[in-house]
Amino acid sequence: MSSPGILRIALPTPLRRLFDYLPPQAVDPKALFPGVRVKVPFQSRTLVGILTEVVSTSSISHEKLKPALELLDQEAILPPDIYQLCLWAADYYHCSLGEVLSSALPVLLRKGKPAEAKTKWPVSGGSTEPQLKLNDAQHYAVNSVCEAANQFLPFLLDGVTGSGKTEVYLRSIASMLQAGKQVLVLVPEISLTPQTIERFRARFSVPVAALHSGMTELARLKVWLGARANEVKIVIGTRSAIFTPFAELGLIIVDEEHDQSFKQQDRFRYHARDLAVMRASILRIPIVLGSATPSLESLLNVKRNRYTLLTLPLRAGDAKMPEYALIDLRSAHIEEGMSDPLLQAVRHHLAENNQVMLFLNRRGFAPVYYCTECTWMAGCKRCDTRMVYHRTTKRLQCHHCDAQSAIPIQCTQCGSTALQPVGLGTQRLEQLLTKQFPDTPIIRVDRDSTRRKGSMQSLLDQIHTEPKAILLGTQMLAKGHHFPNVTLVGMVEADSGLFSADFRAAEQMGQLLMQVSGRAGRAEKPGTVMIQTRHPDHQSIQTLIHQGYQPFAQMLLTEREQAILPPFSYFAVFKAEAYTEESASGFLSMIKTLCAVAKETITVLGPVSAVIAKRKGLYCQQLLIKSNQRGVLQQFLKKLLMEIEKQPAKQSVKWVLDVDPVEVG
DNA sequence: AGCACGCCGACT
DNA sequence: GTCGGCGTGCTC
Repeated sequence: MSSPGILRIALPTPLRRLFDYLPPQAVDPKALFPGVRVKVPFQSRTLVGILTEVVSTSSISHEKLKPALELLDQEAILPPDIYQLCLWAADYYHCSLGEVLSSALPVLLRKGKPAEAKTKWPVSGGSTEPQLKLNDAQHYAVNSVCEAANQFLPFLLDGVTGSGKTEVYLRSIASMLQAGKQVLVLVPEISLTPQTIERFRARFSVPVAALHSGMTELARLKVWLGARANEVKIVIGTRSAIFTPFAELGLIIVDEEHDQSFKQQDRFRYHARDLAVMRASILRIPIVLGSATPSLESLLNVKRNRYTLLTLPLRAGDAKMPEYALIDLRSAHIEEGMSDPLLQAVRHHLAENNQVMLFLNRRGFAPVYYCTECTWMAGCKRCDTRMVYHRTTKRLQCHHCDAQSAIPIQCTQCGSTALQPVGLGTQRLEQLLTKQFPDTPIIRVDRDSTRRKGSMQSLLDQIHTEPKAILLGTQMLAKGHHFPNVTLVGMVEADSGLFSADFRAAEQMGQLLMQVSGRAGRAEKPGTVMIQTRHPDHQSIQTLIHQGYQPFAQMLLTEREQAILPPFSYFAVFKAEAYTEESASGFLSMIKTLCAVAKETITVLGPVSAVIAKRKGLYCQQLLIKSNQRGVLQQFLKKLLMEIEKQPAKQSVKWVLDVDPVEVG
């Protein structure tokens, strides 16, 4: 059954295997080499795949082989470093190579459009910003990065807000540009603002392009091609920008490296920060991971001498560290979630013509709608969640599916009309503040108030024009924005991170708290941070506010080490959903049984209900697979998946494997 | 994941 | 009588 030139093709399907095809008619066999896109018939549709190999024999009988329809490229669509990165990622995340390669391409190329587009790249400013003098720490950091040119060297740049982290990025980039190199900057989804791009454009007289989900597909394709052609010199993008091809990539920067939005949460569940390190290693170039609140993963890599730590202390004379105050919610008088001391402080800071910022990580009016007679609560019909009371839309909403309903006036259980919204969301806080401060502009920033296109920008404009105002919002407000007039930051509710099922909750709480604190008191105005808590003596909060993030993080690292939790061990989670709890957990139990052969090196926990036990009518269960060695886990999962796929398919169960999950109950 | 095939309820 | 619901089977 030997025949010359069978095409082994990676297709965008979750099936973890390659598919063999005969060459398309009337195509020179010499034009068929690995890396080109090929259009093929796949059951009843046509797909665009990538040729991985030309082989002489196939395990599929010759009659079953279909000829490919069309050759789409004259050269490999992906440069070798990205192809290699994709091979690694498909292996590490146990995702089909076709799906990985496909997600590395702009959507238009996935659809088979030709890889060409004429673009003129305008150069805007260039060296307009005054060149500030660097302090010693910044100097050292810039020099270290520049000296690492053309070698794989990962740096963790640890610097609080106002320590001049961005200036270190800019100088390092300048040096790379000088050497004829290109630079990739990854930022979290939420912080890629027009201001960020403008800052780079103003500084460099080279084409700078953004890459994010808000752009049209054609615009994204143009940037992708521009970078590949070495026309675009700097790309600033979110997660998926890690797959941008470059002709001369010299440096990767991952800003806010601790941010969870770098982890993709569906299909191909990669972590862009981790892929960035791998890409830098493949290309033998330096990489800078920057954060004021580094992830424990990165801090451990520093401890193990895998990353070089560059610390930027606060610059003397610049913004000072804020003053912290804890408000004990158990003893304070509270109205609608706001304690008297916090309200007084708000009043005081407004009187001084400053802005105040209040954080509450819960949108809507109230998280619970409750019957005071029989304790019934409005729940979502399809999810195991409470319906959230929304005052602006006068409806109940489920935040986990698209369900909405009118607000019932009568309890569905006992018929009573004594129904009440209970608990605090941003809308309720806004209502209280409007009552308390009728003459002060109150600007609410959350997903509901920024849903319309451009509404975020108009809210930000308003914040920058009103000298005194109350800014109120969810963590959307904490990330990526600079509000120089804010002198008081209030964390309305800090406790959710202290006692959570997720082992990363404390780390995230600390990162958010520090991020939020960084918003207070910039330049000449000193800042105050007030934290409302029912646990003012909790060690996490105490360490955080008295000693800062570093000791806090070291404390958490010690805890993780003792409990053998990541980053001291490695996790993967099987997530299953089905119409009954039994079929979801049954499927996972089957996997658990298969795991028994490796009980020396692999620990299995579960199956248990996911944090949201039921979503969109499906019961969600998960099974945690844990090992002390990354390689052991990876090899084991590979064998395990082969076993699972041998089992008769259970169509009623949808399942995924998440390697290095960011949310674990 | 899609998408077709296949066998049972409410409609012009 | 059909239109279409989604259960299950397959993709070179």
